[in-house]
Amino acid sequence: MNSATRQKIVDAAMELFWVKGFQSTSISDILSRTQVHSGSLYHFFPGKQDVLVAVLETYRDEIENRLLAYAWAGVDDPIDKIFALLNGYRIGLVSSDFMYGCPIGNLALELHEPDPRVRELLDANFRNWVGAVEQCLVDAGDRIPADTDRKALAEFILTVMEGAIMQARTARDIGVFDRNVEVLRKHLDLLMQRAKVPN
Amino acid sequence: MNSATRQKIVDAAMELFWVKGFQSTSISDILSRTQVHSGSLYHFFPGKQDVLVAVLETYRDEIENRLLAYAWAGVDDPIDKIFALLNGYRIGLVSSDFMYGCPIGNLALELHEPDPRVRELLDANFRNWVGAVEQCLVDAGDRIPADTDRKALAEFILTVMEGAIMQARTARDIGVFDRNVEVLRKHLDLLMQRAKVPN
DNA sequence: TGACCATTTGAACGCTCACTCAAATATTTG
DNA sequence: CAAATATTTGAGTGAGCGTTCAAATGGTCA
Repeated sequence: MNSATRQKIVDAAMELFWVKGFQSTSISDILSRTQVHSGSLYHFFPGKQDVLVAVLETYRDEIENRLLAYAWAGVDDPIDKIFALLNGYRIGLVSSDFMYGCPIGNLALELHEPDPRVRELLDANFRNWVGAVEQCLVDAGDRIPADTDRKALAEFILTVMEGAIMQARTARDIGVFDRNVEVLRKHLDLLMQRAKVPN
Repeated sequence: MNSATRQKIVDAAMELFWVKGFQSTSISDILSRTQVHSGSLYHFFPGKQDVLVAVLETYRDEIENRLLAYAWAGVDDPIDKIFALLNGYRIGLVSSDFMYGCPIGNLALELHEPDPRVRELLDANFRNWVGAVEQCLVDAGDRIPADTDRKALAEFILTVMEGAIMQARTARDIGVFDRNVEVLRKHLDLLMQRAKVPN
C-alpha cells in the first residue's frame, strides 16, 4: 500500500501545496516533479483531494520528526522551546524570501468549503501544535500563575505565529514578525512576573 | 468611468471573493450574480486580477464607512473600541456559520505569488487597520505605559484577530476565538495595571 | 513456466475557465 | 438632428484542468 511512488507523490505535493497552495498546484505539476504518470497517481489516489488528505495526514503524524525535533534541538527550557518553535518559522520565512509560511494556516484560509475530512485534518494539525505548546506551558510549572489557562494560552501562541506570518509575508518584512514575537514575550514576562509576586 | 455596472461587479466580487476566495470564484459566478454579460465586464476590467484590485481598493478606501462606523457605533472609549472591532468579526463568524472571516486575511494567504499591485493593496489594507487600532492606543494615553510601542501593539492586535478567526473557522467553534480575545484582554489589563503602578 | 495481481504507461476525454470580438444599442455631445 | 463615443450583447475560442482507461509491464508464487 505504501509504495515508493505513493510516497514520492505525497512528498512533492507537500512541497507544492506549501509553496503554491492547493488550487494553484495542478496534478500535472505533481506529475512532472515526480516523473510519475497520471495513471500511477490515480492508481494510489481516487482524486486530487485524496492527495491533500494524505499530505495532511503526514503533517499530523510527523509533527515530532519533521517540526519539533528540528526546532527544539538543544533546547530544554519549556519557555525557550516556545520561542525556538516560533524562530523555526522565522527562519523558514527569511531563508525562503517569504515563500514558506505555515502550510496548515495557508490551507486553512485557502479552502473555504473544505471536504469534511480535510477540515478535520486541518483542525487535528492545529490541535497537535497547540498540544505541544500546551505541554511546554505545563512543564513551566509555577513559573506561570496557577490560574492561567494553559490550553488557551497555547492557542493564543498559535494565533500569534499565524498572524505574524501572515503580516510578514504580506509586507515582505520580517520586522512585523519580530515585533509580534516581542509583544508575546512581554506578555509571558508579565505573567511570569506576576507568578513570582502574586498580587 | 464609475458606472453602475462597474460598481455592481465590484460589489458582487467583494462578496464572492470573501465567501469563496479569489480562485474559486469564476468570472461567470460574477456575471450570473450581477446579470452582466462578459463583454461588459471586460469593458471595465482588463482581466480578473483587475477586478480583485478594484475590490481591494474599495476595502482600503471604505474602511471607515463599511467597517469602523459599524463596529464603533455608540462606543467612545478607545480600549472598548478595540474589543468592539474584534466583536464585529465575531458577529460575522457566528451569524454566517463561520463563512465570513477576514476578507483581507483570506486573500493574503490564498495568493502565494500575487501581482505586485495586489500585494501592496493587501499590505495597505493591513496598515489601515493597524493605523485605526494604533490611534485607539494613542487615545488611551497614559492608561498604557509610556514605553509601550503603540504600533507594535496594534499589529499584535491584528495578529490576534487573524489568528483567532483562522482557528475558529477551522474548528467551527467560536470558543477558541473568545479564548484568544480573553488572553489579549488579559495582556492589556496587565499593561494598564502596570501603567497605574509603575514598577 | 504460467497464472495472477499490482503497477505503469500515456493518449484521450469532457468540461470549465478566462478571455475575445464584431455587431447592436444606448448615451453624450456639438 | 447627426455624429461620435460608451456600453451591452452573447456566441465563440483556445488552453488547461482533473480524470479515465485499455493495454503493457513487472513482480510473486504455485
